[in-house]
Amino acid sequence: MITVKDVARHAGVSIGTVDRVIHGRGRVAEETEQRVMAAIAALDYQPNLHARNLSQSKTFLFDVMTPAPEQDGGYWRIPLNGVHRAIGRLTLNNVRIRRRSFDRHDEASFRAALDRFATGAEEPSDRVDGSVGDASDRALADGLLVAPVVSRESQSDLLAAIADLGIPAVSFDSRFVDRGAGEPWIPFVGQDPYQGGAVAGRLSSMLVRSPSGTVASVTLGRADEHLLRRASGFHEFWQRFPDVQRAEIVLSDRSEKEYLRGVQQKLRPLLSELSALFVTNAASELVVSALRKLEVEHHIPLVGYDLLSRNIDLIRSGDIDAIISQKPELQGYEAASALAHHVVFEKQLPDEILMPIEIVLAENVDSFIAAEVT
Amino acid sequence: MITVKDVARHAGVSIGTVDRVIHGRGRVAEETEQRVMAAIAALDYQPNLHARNLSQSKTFLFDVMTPAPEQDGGYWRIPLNGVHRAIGRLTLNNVRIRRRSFDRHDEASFRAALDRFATGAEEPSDRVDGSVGDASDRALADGLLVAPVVSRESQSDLLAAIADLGIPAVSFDSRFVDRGAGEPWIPFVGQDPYQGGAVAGRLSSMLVRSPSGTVASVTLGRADEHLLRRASGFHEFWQRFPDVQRAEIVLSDRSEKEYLRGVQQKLRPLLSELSALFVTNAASELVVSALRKLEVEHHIPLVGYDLLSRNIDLIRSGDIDAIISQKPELQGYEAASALAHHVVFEKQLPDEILMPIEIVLAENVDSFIAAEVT
DNA sequence: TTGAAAGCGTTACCAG
DNA sequence: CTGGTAACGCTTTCAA
Repeated sequence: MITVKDVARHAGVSIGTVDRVIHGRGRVAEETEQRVMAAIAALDYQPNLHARNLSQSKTFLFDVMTPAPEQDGGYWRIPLNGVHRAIGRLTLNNVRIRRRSFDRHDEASFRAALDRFATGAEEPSDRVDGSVGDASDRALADGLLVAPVVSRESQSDLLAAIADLGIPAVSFDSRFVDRGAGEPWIPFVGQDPYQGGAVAGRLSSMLVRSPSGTVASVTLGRADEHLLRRASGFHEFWQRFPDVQRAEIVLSDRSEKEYLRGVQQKLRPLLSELSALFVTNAASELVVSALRKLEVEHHIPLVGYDLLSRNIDLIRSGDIDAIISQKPELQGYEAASALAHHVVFEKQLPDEILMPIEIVLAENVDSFIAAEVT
Repeated sequence: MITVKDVARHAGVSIGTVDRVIHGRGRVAEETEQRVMAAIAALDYQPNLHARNLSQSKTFLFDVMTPAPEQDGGYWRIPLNGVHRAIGRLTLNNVRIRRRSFDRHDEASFRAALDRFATGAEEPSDRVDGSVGDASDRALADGLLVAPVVSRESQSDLLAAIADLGIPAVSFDSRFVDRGAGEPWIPFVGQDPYQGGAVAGRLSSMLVRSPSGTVASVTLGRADEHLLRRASGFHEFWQRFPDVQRAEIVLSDRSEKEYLRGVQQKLRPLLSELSALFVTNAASELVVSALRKLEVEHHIPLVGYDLLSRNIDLIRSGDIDAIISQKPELQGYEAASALAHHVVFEKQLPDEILMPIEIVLAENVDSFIAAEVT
């Protein structure tokens, strides 16, 4: 292994000078710099990043900003697991994770979380035991992982804060809405929603005996860009079948019971014709319940999204035929891995990391659950 | 961050003593040991593994033993990429990878590779430039990654060598054949082949209009345990349909041309009845060619295995309907990651790491290719 | 049985 | 502008 010492000897200078050349800090004579650079190239010197880290003895703090882990059926716990697994794998015990939760259905709660991020305040929920909290609890983060599932305006404010504080960030789950230049560039880790919808279309077409009747997409809950893109991927797929009617059902801002009633209402007139359903988010269960209430006697092919435990049950029981997973655990893992490499090792951030679009059937569902636990 | 120094101070001893307690080497007074252990527990001390590594300034050598990268359509390059990606991610610049290739169709070549592994000899192919090779080229490996796709007897010899030399090993792609106690336990990274076959069954059933006629599995090339298990998963799936006939086609040890002719011969009598095909390995292309030669006018649903470039083309063109991927890149990544954690950081090896059974259709094939490059 | 000191590869600081 | 030295957290060696 080649070290700074080797480089220094080879260039006939001290290691201090080599360090200065490597980091471009401090003044170095033109001619000396050339010699050092030549030595680095000749020996193919690769710095030992762990030694570098050690000598700086800095500890890093990453904020992870998502809806509360309980929301969306416990969905947000999953990427967080991935984050911890990534840091554990890298054996970075100088990185601390600080979770910053907000209520997905309440923009004010997001603004509050944003404010805590921007001021370095500690999270209220983390202090349940009434203890006092040391200095590190009131510190700006060295990096941010965020699922920006909020309004366009809130996104703007977050971007402004990120740019203002100069904190490196990675987004996951859904993208920041596209906007003009001037905004900071934030890498994205996640899935192409349109393509996910297309896969749902294809799967439903495989599940249908003969292409006819009506196919419908169902979106229950906040209909963000992401979910609407999934729906359009689905509908565009089916456009190629001229004999097939398409219906798009979207319901927002209701209680569980109201959703259930609403879906029944929307589905009833379609029932005689309905040949396939695509639920664009994790709400398949509500649709299955609605179909039961409507006493549909034949099975209607159903493709859902997200591998949550209640969906796993439904696919095992045969109520759902296929699920598309966006690999939330891997999203957290990759996002944290990228951010850590950037912040701790000064590597470049990638532009985006796309998750594969995973298809889950009753026959391979176990293989995914095993993998998720790793 | 808690360090040995903190522990030493808390226990009122020197850091040397703390180290002795941690590693159980050297004699320490009973009472002192208690105090140190108490301090470790009280402070929740976590050793800095990178500092440990640095102080030991040891460099590790991993042998990666697979069929030659060119074999099986370039398949073996893929896990090797994963291996390098894992080491890169962990930023372990004190780990060197040494590839040891053998010819999959020639047991003697495997024995030669095994011999090089056991003696620490360098690989002949690595010395094409005629240079001499330094001491490190003749060194026993500190760890082994191996795809044991060889006969039961060769596997036994490898296991004996591993046990004899006491070198930690991880297998991937396919398992060592089960055997009695006494053999060393080698973790496995890969996929459950039986379940993969079941998924192929399910997919083909979705692609068939009405379950009738004959479904066939096709295995071309060395029919190891692994491939036969895939075939049985497929056939067991179809058993539940009493009206469907099942056929199993297996051809080994021929040239490409002979395979092509052989498949035609086997398929011709089935053609009128044939409703679906499952190719258990990457050889789908040969089957597609055979179907073309046989001038089948209607499309026969075809499920294949392994996401190699020629299969990617076939799924894009619609000649193959679905591919099951065993995630070879991830296998290499996970196997190397596990081995590195064990050898470098002295973590326990997991019993097995199972890959998810991935389903690839024309609509999501791009999402997998993007992921593979990461 | 214990402590002190050197060294791993790097950075930071201070003198010259 | 440059070199020397201490320090990071840990292991190893040598004295005591």
